[in-house]
Amino acid sequence: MKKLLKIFKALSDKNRVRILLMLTKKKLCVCEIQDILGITVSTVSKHLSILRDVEFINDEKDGKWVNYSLNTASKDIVLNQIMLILPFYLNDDELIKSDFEKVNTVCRKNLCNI
Amino acid sequence: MKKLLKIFKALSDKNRVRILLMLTKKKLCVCEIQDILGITVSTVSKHLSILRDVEFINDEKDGKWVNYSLNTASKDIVLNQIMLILPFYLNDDELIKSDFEKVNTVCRKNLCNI
DNA sequence: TGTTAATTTCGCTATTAGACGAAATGACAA
DNA sequence: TTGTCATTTCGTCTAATAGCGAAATTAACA
Repeated sequence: MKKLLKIFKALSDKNRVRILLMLTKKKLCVCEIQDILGITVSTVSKHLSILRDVEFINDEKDGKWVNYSLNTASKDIVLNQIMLILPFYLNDDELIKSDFEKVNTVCRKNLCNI
Repeated sequence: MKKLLKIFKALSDKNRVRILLMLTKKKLCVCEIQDILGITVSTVSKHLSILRDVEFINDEKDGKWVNYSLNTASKDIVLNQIMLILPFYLNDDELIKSDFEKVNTVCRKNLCNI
């Protein structure tokens, strides 16, 4: 029950749902997600830790970046069903479509002054 | 998106999940649900209005009582999938099993001094 | 019509959650 | 090793939410 409630709480925030949908397109680092959501890095990091806590996403070190990706190996039935339904449900959402466009053009190299 | 977030918010409270599971067994009035949850009637009523708002449940007048039941006619894919998954997921939860026993023995006639 | 009983709404309090900026951490590069 | 940059953690503020009791509402019935 506790786990289930954590899953639903994780899903009950707009920015966290947006992050999950973005990650269906490709792996992203914190600063890329921040650029798309338009909120501070610390807040993004908090959201990511909540999503990671319920095993919706995985993190993976890549130099000084941390890449986040969907956890596609979960055995949790709720997690899996929801990740099947979400894209279907939000296909036509204007905000999500706009996020998808940004995901395609977001460039870590421009964001971070390398 | 707004609707989806409302659905997940509705599901992110323990007592509301308990109510949904109880209603898989039979229709219940507010005072019966109150007796099982052990919280005040006004709080139960609030939870029910939240569940009704996202169309998880229906209300139906029956004399001076209001019977609440699951809405099995929803076309919302998230709602339907979740109601399929919930019982499966919480089958073995001790609290839910205890609620189920109480649902079987709860008696409106004893609760309300008729 | 007036009373009683079930339910809902209202006002309040305590806790939780999201947001921010600043400070701390960790990893690469000079 | 020292500096830089991405990320995380911490402290604080504000908004939202679950809980309660009391008042309002609604429906049956005397």
